[in-house]
Amino acid sequence: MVRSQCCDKVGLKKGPWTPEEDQKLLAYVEEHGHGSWRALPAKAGLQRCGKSCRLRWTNYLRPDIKRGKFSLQEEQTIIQLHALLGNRWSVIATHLPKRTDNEIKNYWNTHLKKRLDKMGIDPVTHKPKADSFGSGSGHSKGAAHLSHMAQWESARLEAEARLVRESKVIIPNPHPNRLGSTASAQVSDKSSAAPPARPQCLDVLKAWQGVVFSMLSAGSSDSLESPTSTLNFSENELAIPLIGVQKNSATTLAFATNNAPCNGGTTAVEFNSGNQFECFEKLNEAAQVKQNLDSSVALHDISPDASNHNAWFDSATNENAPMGIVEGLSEILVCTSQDHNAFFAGGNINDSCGGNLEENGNYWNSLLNLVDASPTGTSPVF
DNA sequence: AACTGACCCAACCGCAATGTC
DNA sequence: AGACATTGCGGTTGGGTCAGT
Repeated sequence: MVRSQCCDKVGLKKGPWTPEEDQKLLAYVEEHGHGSWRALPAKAGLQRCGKSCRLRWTNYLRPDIKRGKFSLQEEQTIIQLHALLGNRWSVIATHLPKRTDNEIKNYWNTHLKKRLDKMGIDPVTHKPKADSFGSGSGHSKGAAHLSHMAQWESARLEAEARLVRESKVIIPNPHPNRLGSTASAQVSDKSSAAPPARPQCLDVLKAWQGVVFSMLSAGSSDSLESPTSTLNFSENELAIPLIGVQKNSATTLAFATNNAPCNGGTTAVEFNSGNQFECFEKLNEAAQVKQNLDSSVALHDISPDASNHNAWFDSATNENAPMGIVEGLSEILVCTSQDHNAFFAGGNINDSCGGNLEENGNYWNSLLNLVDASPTGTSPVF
């Protein structure tokens, strides 16, 4: 394929945008929408390539962009999502309203990455640099469970991000005029429009931390809540839960049996107890999360058979659901690997299961507390 | 005041994915 | 089905700014 030469044409300007150029682009997009970015520069009277215009609009001129310092909450969100998603900035950006992927990426590279690095945490793996966790002969079952959880959350967050990007999500909007800007409303491009209401996916992060806290408080596996979003799989009331879910979970992701606003031939994924749905045209997309889970679990657990495309999976939280990830997590937390892991710096390091419970329980909290304690980069640990 | 190096971030580059004909 | 166009995305760069000497 021959690469587009749009930005290589002689006479096209590169480099920083002038206020005049910004004004031209802004005025044009507000009046006409951008339509084809390739054709836009000529129509708008700009000596720029379409790609440059798109970038400028997306990262700077869009009316729904928030600029300035990142809040503590935003920092936490970035760190947590990065731990789950890696460098998938566009996905992360969908969970940070009004922030662009470029801005988040820059902030990560210039601030957060260095901060974690100084703390002795590998900003790529979010593990301590000298970590032996999950490596060598000591690879524990608990580590595998944790890895599965991360993969599951990663897949789920990506699905939600896609949902946001594609504006497929059906969200009861309590603030129909929230966007306010007619300019943004006129923009036809999905990537340019103001994002819909913030997905509630971050509940999973809260839940993750919350359950850790509650577990530490309760000290009993009987009182476990889901550490992650819940996922129930039941078909025609014949529930074969893939992942056990305890009551009071904060976020649910389920394959619903009914009342989901999807057409036949699609598979609905319900988020947050029915507040949001995404319709997967491809079953394998809906099943993607499954594929990130333990291979020992059969795929048919979540796949409606061909004769029953609308066989939704029950979204109801099941108090009696068997243990799955919850079990895995509790196992990790209650009796995890024997590896001493300095990463869980907030915990009391000892060889007992209880000690490791506390260590693991402080996974996020330790990390975030350290970061929180040093918004200007001066952490107690360095 | 001048120089230097670190830092920051807007913008660019190029690959991949997706759309269109 | 395949070629081409367009868009999305993540990595990288380069120039402006600031702090330290």
